[in-house]
Order: sequence, then structure tokens, then C-alpha cells
Amino acid sequence: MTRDGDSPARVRFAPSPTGHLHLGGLRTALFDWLWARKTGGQFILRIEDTDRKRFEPESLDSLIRGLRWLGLEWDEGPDIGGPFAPYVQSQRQEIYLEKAQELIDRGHAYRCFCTPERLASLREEQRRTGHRTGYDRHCRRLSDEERSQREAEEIPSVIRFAVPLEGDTTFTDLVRGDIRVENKQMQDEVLLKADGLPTYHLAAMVDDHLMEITHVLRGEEWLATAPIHKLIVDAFGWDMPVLVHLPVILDPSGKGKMSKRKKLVAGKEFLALVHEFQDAGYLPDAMFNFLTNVGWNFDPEQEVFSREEAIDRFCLDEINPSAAALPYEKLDWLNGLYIRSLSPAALKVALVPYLSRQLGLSEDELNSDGRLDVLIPVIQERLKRLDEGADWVDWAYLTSDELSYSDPKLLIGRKMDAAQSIAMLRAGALLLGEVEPFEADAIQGAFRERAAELEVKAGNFFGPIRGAVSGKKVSPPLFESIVALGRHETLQRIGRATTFLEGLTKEEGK
RNA sequence: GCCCCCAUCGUCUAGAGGACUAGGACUCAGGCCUUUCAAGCCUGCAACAGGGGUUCGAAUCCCCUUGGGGGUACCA
Repeated sequence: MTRDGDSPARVRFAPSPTGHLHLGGLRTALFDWLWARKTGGQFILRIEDTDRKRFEPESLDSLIRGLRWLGLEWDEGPDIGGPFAPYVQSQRQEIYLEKAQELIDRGHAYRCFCTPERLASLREEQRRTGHRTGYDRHCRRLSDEERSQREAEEIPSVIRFAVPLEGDTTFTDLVRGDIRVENKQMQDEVLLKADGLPTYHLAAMVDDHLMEITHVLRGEEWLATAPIHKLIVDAFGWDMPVLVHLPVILDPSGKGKMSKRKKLVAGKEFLALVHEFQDAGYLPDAMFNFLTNVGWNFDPEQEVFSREEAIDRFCLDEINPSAAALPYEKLDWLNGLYIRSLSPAALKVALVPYLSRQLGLSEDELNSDGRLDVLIPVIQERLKRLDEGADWVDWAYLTSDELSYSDPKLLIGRKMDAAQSIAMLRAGALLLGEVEPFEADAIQGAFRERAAELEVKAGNFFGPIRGAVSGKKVSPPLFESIVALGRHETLQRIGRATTFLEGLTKEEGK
């Protein structure tokens, strides 16, 4: 039933807007989307905002941006509507109320008048005495009389599900098989809260049914509540959708579920939130490729694949049931691969916003001259993330004054002395003053020729020049850097570097 | 504590009883290339958690142990 030829599935991603979307959520959405596209069905976005205390309005925006960033377009959702609108649970309150009442009428639920205080002290007592925690079903045993009396007094109440006292419940998880749990292990979960809003247990089951959801993909943290959900769905007399619990994503250390942000032994910070990956300059295509292979495997012999290929091969019953840590190094490698596959023009478009932010220059300024056009092709293969671009080109945007040569090691290579470096700088300046055309190949040719005449190694010649031009030990290829800077600015920098070294040798001579 | 799930190189994974001297990828190490740094190419290190079964034969099936994870809310 999950092989080729599956009928169109209706799959929903149903996050609660309680904060920024993290990679685990994004992966769930991705698998949802993949399955909907694979079967030619629908991908539905539903907002589960039934917790007023934890609701954060901004997270909705963040959520939508994150999904769009990865390219997961939904077919029905709060912003575009659909045949089962509204897709925001807080706007569906009457439905849940009605359904909860229906369960009471059928004897599957009951009103509970216990105060939060009683519940808390009950829990405390259970913990203290080493008993298992849980509601003691006090109100389930209320007589009709007692119940109507409390209702008449308008004592605040919730509606709880009445779990069968005996027997057991079996449900099926597509990747784990049948799972059986004794009913006595389950709680009379709250279905409708005192504020009139439903809990997940009610709202999700009702909406999944009403919205004709065929497959529910959700995090493994829901596995323990699945039997309750089965019981609720059974109580209504509905069909259970296919359940797939996606393995949790572990903290990079492999210990515990990934949370917002944690530090690893190396003291290195790992990203977890979708917008953080965005800001760091991971490409959506790379992220798509990466995430698809966590919890599922495209092909053990093929690491890189397109969205179309992924849709074509994706299969729910191949999902891996075991928890996994994100292989961050692989993400970097993949991202580098995708960056290299971009055309220089496309990379420029992607890179300029990052450069603008980090260098404090406007995008117009960055686009106004040819520096980036020369530099981008040569830094392309050096980038793993877009936010590394600034480190590769910042020197080109410094004025002569801003560039200082305080460290002689920058200009003097290993096994060289200051006098030799000065000679190299002078020779370089001489060449750069007259070489034509002022292009990387021509300049390189002239430099190599001169190196041969001088009988010095290319590295010894280029090193001091590199230091003078970029102010760095490590820079993009020298001759492209020189071209990006232009003849005038390059000569200026070499001149200043020469002066600096000369001052140094004089001091030593004293 | 109780319930449930999971278990192959450091990490992501392939493996659905014989094709496994366990394959791929990332990382790491070494080499080639080389103007720095990368990229690229080549080589290498590295795993079936342990113990019992079942079977002619087990990484693959069963049981136990251990380890890890999840849940135990008027949160999702």
C-alpha cells in the first residue's frame, strides 16, 4: 500500500505556533510534502494554536518563511484556504465543543470538576509514595446527581476521555508494526480544557477526520499517546489514518532530543532553528537534499539527488525507526557542493545580501563595480556556507588606510628575511606598473617569468605580494585578487608594505 | 518508578538467513596536484552492544541483559 501506485494521499503538517521552527519540524514537513507529491495528493498546513499560554504570534511568520525557504508549497492552509477551511484550530472551537459533547453523549467522555490544585497535590502525593502518577478518575465516578449539581453551580470543568478500564489497545505504526498497550496504563486525558479550547488529542483527531487526512506523519514523541488517539477515533467510529512516527532528531552529542541550541565538547555551537541555517547561508536545495537523507535513505550509493528524484523514490515504509543525530559535517560538504554547482551569476545574487550585512555596504555598492565579478568565481570552490564569503573578500573593500601591516610575518615568508621580501615587493611593483593587459593570466605570466629570471620560487615571490595586497596569509588566488583591486590600489598597497618593511630593517640596523 | 520505542564504522546510512573477508557517504590520516587556502584525484583507519537460543548456516528470526531515546500536563 505504500509502493508505487498509491492512491493520492492527504497529508498534513500541523505545527503549533509556540516558537521558531526547528530542523526536526522542517524534516517532518519535508516528508509530508514528499509523500503528498509522490502520491499526487495534497499537502495541508494546519495551525494548532490551542495553547493560549504558549502562543507566539511571530512564530507563524517564521514558520511560513521556513517552509517556503525549503520550497515546500502547501495545497491547503490558513493563508490560501481550501475545502476544509478554516485551517487554524482556534477558529474551529465550536466544532471541538460539539464533538466533545458527542463523546459525552455516547458515554466515552465525562466532565471533570477537579481543580488544578487538587490535581497537583494528587500528583505530589503519588510521587511521594512512589506510585505512578495520573488522574485518579475521581469525577468519572460522580453520580448523575452530583454531576448536575456541580454543573448548576457552574464549577469550572474540563472534559476527559473515559478510557476503558480493562483490555488493551493495539494500533499500527507503519515503520514499527503493531504496538499493543494495556488500557490500564492509559490516562483519562483531557479533551477540552476549562477555557473551552481542545487539547491536541481531541483537536487533531477531529481535524484529521474532517479534513480527510490519510497519513499522519509526526514526531516520535507522539508514539506514547497514539493508543489514546486510537481509542478516541474508535469512540467516534472513524477510521484511523496511517500512522508514521518519525524518529526524533538527537542533539549533536547524541544525547537527548535536539533542543534550541546546545554546545558540544569542542565548545562549538550547533544550529537547530531553521532561520539560523538560513542566516548561515545554507542553500535550500542543499538542505532539502540533506534532510531527505536523515531518517530515510535515497540510495546508499548516491548522495546527491534532485527534488524530482527524491519524490520519485520516496517511500514511507522505508523510513528508519531509530533516532539520529544530524551529520552537520555532511551538511557543510553538501552545501559546498551545491554552492559550486551554481553559476557565478547565481552565486553573486545569493551572496550579495550576506556580504552587504557583514561588510556594512549596501547591495548597490557591492554591485556597482567589477570586484565581485572577478572574485566570486575564484572563491566559489572555497565556500561551504554563504556567510563565509565576507572573510574571503573583505580586504578588497578596505581603504589603504584601513589596511595595516603590523605583523611582519604577513609579508615575510618562511626561510626568508625582510630584505628578500622587500626585493620581491619591488620587483612585483615594477611588473604591475607596466603589465598589459591588466588581467589575471597576463599578470601571472609576467610574474612567473620574472621569478624564473630571479631564480626564486614562485611561492617566495607571490607570498609577500599576497600579504601586501590582501593583508592576509590566506586569500583568494593572487592574480584575480590583484585584478579585483585594480592597478592603482594594488601599487599603493605594495608601496605601503615596502615602506613598512624598510622601517623595520632600519630599526634593526640601529 | 511505570509504559512504549530503538540498537551496523565517530556521524548519516546499505543490509529484509547463504551474494558479507559487512557496502557507500561525511569526518579524520597519508599521498598527488598546487601561488596561500580550497577544490579535484588516489590510498588508508574505522562497526554488526553482550549473552543465550532457532538453523546445515544469523548483522539479518526469537529471548534475556545492557545501553540509548520518548512519554508520564487543563503543552503540543
